[in-house]
Parts: sequence; structure tokens; C-alpha cells
Amino acid sequence: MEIGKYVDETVSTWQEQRPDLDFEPMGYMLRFHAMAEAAMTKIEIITKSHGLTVGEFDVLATLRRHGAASTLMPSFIAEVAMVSPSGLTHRLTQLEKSGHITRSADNSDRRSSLVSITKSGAAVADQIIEQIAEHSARMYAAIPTEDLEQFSKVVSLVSTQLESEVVTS
Amino acid sequence: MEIGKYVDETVSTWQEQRPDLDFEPMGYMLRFHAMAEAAMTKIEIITKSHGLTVGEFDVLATLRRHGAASTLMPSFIAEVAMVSPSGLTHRLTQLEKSGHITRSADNSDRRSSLVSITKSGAAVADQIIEQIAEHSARMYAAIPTEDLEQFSKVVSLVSTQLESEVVTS
DNA sequence: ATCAAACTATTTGATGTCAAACTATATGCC
DNA sequence: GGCATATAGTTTGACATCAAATAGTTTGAT
Repeated sequence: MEIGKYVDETVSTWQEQRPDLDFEPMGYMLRFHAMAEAAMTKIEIITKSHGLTVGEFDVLATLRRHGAASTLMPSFIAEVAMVSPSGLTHRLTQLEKSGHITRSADNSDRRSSLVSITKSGAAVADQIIEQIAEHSARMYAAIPTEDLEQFSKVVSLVSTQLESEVVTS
Repeated sequence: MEIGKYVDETVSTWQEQRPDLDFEPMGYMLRFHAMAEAAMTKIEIITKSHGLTVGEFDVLATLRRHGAASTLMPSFIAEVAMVSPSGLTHRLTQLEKSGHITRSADNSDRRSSLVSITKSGAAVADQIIEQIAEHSARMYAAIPTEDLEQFSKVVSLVSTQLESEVVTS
């Protein structure tokens, strides 16, 4: 355990072996990534306790969030949930088995279909999002608002830089 | 594309559907996670261009970092690289195939074995770490030092909170 | 000294994901 | 109107990972 120690060890041993490089920025990145991973682990624990993977919850959440009807096309869900078509098919199949969604024919375009959330699906999505919101609040409760805003600013700057980088690769 | 927009949409649609909850902290979490993912995607591109997965590089880096001999026990590597024993076996098999490591018998404990990095393994590890260090430096170059220190402080605080949370789950 | 318990690495089986091939349907150009 | 092309979703095959079962080795208690 103890994320910080792992990163410190990585950075300091690398620095010993390659004193010609500066590993401090990499240390920032590693620490930040470890933090995000830890947060995701907590989310996984929450969804798992409701019998879902995070990906399945993401699909359910997309349906739940989009209003009363909660009926969407698979292609729309795939785009919003940022999952491949084949990945979405698998998630939908699992959710259908658990009774959290239903698939029906789309008469206006017979290549497509309509995915609807069921009562049980909406209920479990609500329970999970409550837990996630609560957990997130607890995570950041100890951080002063101004620190958090500052932090966000840095994240936003780095994000911009990252996006321009990855695109050009 | 555009990470920020995706998060904004998620938070605002949830807020509409569940005005009783506060989704701002979750928004922070989503944004941080998206940024960490983007950083990892860049690392993946780098390692892939050298024919390695990130996990395989992690093993190679562990060996490379640990001094001239660069000979370690699998169990030690698994602990440092935070991978399951079975996962490590697979990574070692792949790296052996590519000629980046060799496995030999450990005469002092015949349950175990000795993993050594080869010349080509050390060379590719060096090339990759150079690219990662350079990339990381570029990411954070635009951020003033004092902002970065603040950033680190917040990461450290949230990490501590997260660790205490996950353990008690 | 023996034998149970712990340890080390591998194998096996399962999972969640993606890319590419595939099927069925719709669109648009001539 | 007919046919090439594009689109929607599914299937197939591959992959990295983990948990659990396994085989061989060491340790420790009696």
C-alpha cells in the first residue's frame, strides 16, 4: 500500500541510474495517476456491491440521466460512454440478463434498436450514483475550496496540453 | 474528444435528474481521472512504439532501475510492479520471447528463479524512460512552480483520504 | 526426522475490452 | 430505380489481467 512511497522509490531509483534526466515531472504524473486509480478502485467496489462492472453502470447511468423516457440508441450510448461497439454489445447483453435494460426493435430504422432502462435498472443506478456522490464529497471535504480551484486550474492546463499532444501522435 | 465537455455534460444531466445531490465533487473526480487516463494513453503510445505493453515496460524498468546486476526474483518484481503472480508470469514469458530478459535457476531456492535484463532490454528501457521523462516535462512545463507545489499538496491530501477509505471498505 | 504449513511460480479458467470481419439495412448518386 | 457506399449492431478472435487451483520446494514445530 501507500502510494506515495511507491512513487518516491520509483523516482529516486531512476534518478540514481539516470542522473542525466529529470524525473520530478514524471513523479507528479505517477502520483496523480495513482490517485485517480485509487478513486476508480473505490467506484469499482461500489458498483460491484450492486452486481455491476463500472462499464455496465456507465451504460445504465447514461440511460438514467437522459430523462423520463430513458430510451436510447446503442450508437448514442456507445459514443457517450466512450466504449467500442463490440464492448457496448457485451455490456447490453449483461444488463439485459440482469433485467436492468430491455432491447426492442426500432421501426424507423431496422438496423438499430431501442434500449430502455427498467425499474430495477433505474433503482440501482440511483443507489450507485448516490454512493458515488457521497464518496466524492468525502474525498474533497478536507480540501479548502481555493486550493481545489487552484488544483482544477492546473488540471485544466495540463489536460489541454495532453490533448494537443495525443492528437498529434 | 475534449475531455472537459464530456464531464460537463455528465455532471449537468445528472444534476437535472437528481437536484437533491451535489455533483461538483464527482465532477472533480471525473476530470482528474480523465486527465490521468490521457497521460497513460500517451505512455501506451510510447511503449507500443517499442513493441511493449506498459506492464511489460514496468517489469523491464524495475529490473533496469535496480542497479548494475539487474537480476531480481519474480516475487520481488511482482510486488514492486503491483501485478498478480499470474500476470507477472505472462509478462516475463513475453519479455523472454522478445529477448529482453532471461530466466535462470536460483540455486539457493529452487522454488524461485532469477530474472535478468538483457542488453536489448536495458537499451529499450532507457529509450522509453527518456521519452516518458521528456513527455512529462513538457506536460508540466507551462505550470508555475508554486502552482505545482500546491497541486502536489492536494494530490497528497486526497490520496491519504482515499487510502484510508479503501482500506476500510 | 517427519510432516504439516507456508511459500514460489505456473497453469487454468474467466472477464472485460478492442479491432476486424460480418450481416442487415439505409442512403445517395447516376 | 438500381447499385455502390455508408451505417448499426453483432460476432469472432485476440489480448492483458486476475483469482483459484496446482506442483514443487522450503520452513518450522514437535
